[in-house]
Parts: sequence; structure tokens; C-alpha cells
Amino acid sequence: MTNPLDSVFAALADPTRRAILAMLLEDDMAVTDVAEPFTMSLAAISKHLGVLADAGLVTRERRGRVIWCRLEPDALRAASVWMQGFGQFDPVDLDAFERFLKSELDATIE
Amino acid sequence: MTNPLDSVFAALADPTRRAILAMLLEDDMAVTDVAEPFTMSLAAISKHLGVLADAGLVTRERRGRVIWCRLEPDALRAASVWMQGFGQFDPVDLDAFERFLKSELDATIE
DNA sequence: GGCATATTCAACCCGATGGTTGACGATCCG
DNA sequence: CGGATCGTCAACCATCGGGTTGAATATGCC
Repeated sequence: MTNPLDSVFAALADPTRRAILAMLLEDDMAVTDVAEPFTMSLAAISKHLGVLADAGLVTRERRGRVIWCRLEPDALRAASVWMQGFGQFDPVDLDAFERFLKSELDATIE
Repeated sequence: MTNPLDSVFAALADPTRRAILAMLLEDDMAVTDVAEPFTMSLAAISKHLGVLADAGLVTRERRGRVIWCRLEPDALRAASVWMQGFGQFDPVDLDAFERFLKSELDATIE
């Protein structure tokens, strides 16, 4: 009964989780490597990854001892469509977007 | 220190609040009229409107006894850009979007 | 087998969130 | 003025969310 939009938007509401998604945009990463730049515990990051996984935004796959995390951008589609329905926003300037992501990432990790 | 994306995404994570935004997409509404289709108390709806206002998604203006609520779609811009940066999603089919909004609204109000 | 690494689980703490009810302030109207 | 309508405020309650720490599980390596 719980709407998928609920879990996606709730997952995106946390800056740590958005930072994780931004990192995974570059490449798949092991859980330990995801956690490395943050000051909080590994268990906390593991929980965040669980929230992201529940929302369908990342998948995790064990390979040996290491669990690899992959971004699943398709899970954003419904939410993106929902938001765009409220206004025609400018096409995205990808360079500006990357600068923004990096600044948000830096601000989150400090 | 709290990111505007935090409050916008958090505001969108609740189905009641998304339903309110969908209603305001049609036209400005008085608080009492916003609350009418829901089963919860007027005070609860007032709180939801407060959350939406804090996120910049609606503004409220008193005119006589009545407080009018207006959608502020510009507040969605940064969040929409953020999401689109993760994938090039199809252009929005507005008819399909409206059908979706209506179905979500109905599901939320029942 | 035994130790080190990678990750999660479980219990706990605390502040935030979503709801309620009842009182209150503001405004219109007769 | 007095009463009705509109909306918020305040107090309270239950649940959720994000963090911690410590133990447990799973795998790799010697």
C-alpha cells in the first residue's frame, strides 16, 4: 500500500544518500569504499544503502567478500516525471549539474 | 546549513502533501477547501501546508477570513534538475501525467 | 583450522514527524 | 456587541529515522 514515490522521495531527502548516489554515478563501488569519505560509521552507511536499495535506487551484489553497489537511475524515472509535470523546467546543463553535485558532495562529506 | 533539496524532497515524500500539490495545480484554494477531501483533521492539513510552505512549494496569503494557498512550482526546479542529471528521462506526456495525478489523488483521499 | 577483512544485525538513544483534541485569535455578519 | 466561520497554536502521543556500539555472519587467505 506504500507508494513507490514515497520511498524514492524519502530516500532523496537525506544529503548523505544523495551524496552516495552522486558517487555511484561515477562507477560501481564496494560498501567500504562508499563509506570511506564519510565520518559516520560503516553501519550507518550500510543502513543508508539499505534505504536506497528499498527505494530501488541502488542494487547490491556480493562478489567474494565484497558487496558492490550499483546505481539504478531508472528508479528515478517516475519521480522525475512527477516533478516535471508541475512545470517545464529548463533542459539540464550537465556541466553545471556536475559542478553542483561535486559542491553538494563536498559540503556533505566535510 | 540545511540544504533546500532536503526540505523539498522531504515534503514530497508524503502522499497527502503530493495530493495537495496536485489539487493546487488546478487552482489556488482556501485551506478549508484543501482539507475537505481528506479524512484527517483541519489542523493536520494545516501542518502539511506548513511543511510545503517551509519547502517553498506553496505560499499562503490571507484575504479576509480566508487564507489562499498557491502552488509555487519554481521551488521544484532545483530538485527536478538534480533528478534529471541522473538520466535522460523521456519528455513528459502531460495527459498521462494528469491521469496519474488523478489516480494518486483518489488513492490518497480514500 | 584460524585469523583478517567485509558487511550486516540487534539493541539502544534521541530528536523529528504525523496525527489527535481543545483552546485561541482573527474576521465577517446581523 | 455577539455569534459563526476560518485557521493556527499548544500539548500530547506513537511511530519513524538517523546515528551509535558491539556482536554476529560470510568470505578469503595462509
